Amino acid sequence: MPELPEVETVRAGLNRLIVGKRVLAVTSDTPKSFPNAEADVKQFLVRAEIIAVKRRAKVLIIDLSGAYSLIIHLKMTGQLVFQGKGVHFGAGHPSDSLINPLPDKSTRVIFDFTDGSKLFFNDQRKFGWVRLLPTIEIPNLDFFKKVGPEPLSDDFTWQIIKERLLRRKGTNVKAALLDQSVVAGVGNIYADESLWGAKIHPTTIVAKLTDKNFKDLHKALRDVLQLSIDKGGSSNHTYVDAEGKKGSYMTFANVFRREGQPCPRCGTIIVKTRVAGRGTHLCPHCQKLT
DNA sequence: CACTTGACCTGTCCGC
DNA sequence: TGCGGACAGGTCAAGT
Repeated sequence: MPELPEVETVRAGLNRLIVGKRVLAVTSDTPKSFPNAEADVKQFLVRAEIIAVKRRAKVLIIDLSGAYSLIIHLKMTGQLVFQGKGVHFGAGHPSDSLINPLPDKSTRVIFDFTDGSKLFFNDQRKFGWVRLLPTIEIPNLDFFKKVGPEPLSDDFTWQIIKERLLRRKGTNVKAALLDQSVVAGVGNIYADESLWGAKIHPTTIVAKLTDKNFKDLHKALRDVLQLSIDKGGSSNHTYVDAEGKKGSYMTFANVFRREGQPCPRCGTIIVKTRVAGRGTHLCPHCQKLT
């Protein structure tokens, strides 16, 4: 599921909903989704206060009092759903809200707060995880040492996306975009959407891209990520935000999961292929292989 | 070394 | 209706 816009939407929601709360108890399916030893959870997580909720790439970082942090990766089907006062289950928009009561069979971790509210980590496919570690150790994790720049940061220029992509100059541009060490946070949806926006065929070898391609891709990627954040992310079936609500970006998608439909730009029928081992959507007229 | 493929899991959908 | 296989928004380890 979650790529940069979805994780950012969850982050913003949690930052609003759980900062200042104190952890009362934690139950989990340890070690699968939460591999820390029970003793460490008891010592460094129980009784800790939530200080801030941050994001780097597709990873959530929840800083706790006591110089520890929770690191959470939602992978394909992870959810973080808060329930407590001020957030009414299914309220307002029944069709946009989580229908099943929590916990359900996908619930892997439950955080109980001292005010009676709860945070559920659900993950159907069990690829995601929660880890507790000293805040100071986060930058030393292999993932954070090698992860690329944030594409929405002010200093992310077209020259930077060019330089980063050229680290994978022998491969196709879609595989390079999906590589988290090249650029942070891009996944299958926004790779396809941004390549369509920049009129670049996904199998184009990076070394063959022109400066115009890099400029167009830089703009298309930032535009599509920002639009999706504004729409609360993309929801297929498993993604929901911290209040259990779905995002609406898929309504605005131009090619992703729109095979058989006309390209919004030229009317040519969108096709689905396989690139870099992933389902890939493109307009065969707008995105010519050069 | 650079790049590609398989594995991790569960659930759903599609063809026979 | 049942069954097998492909596929699903991500990332590693292992393979070529």
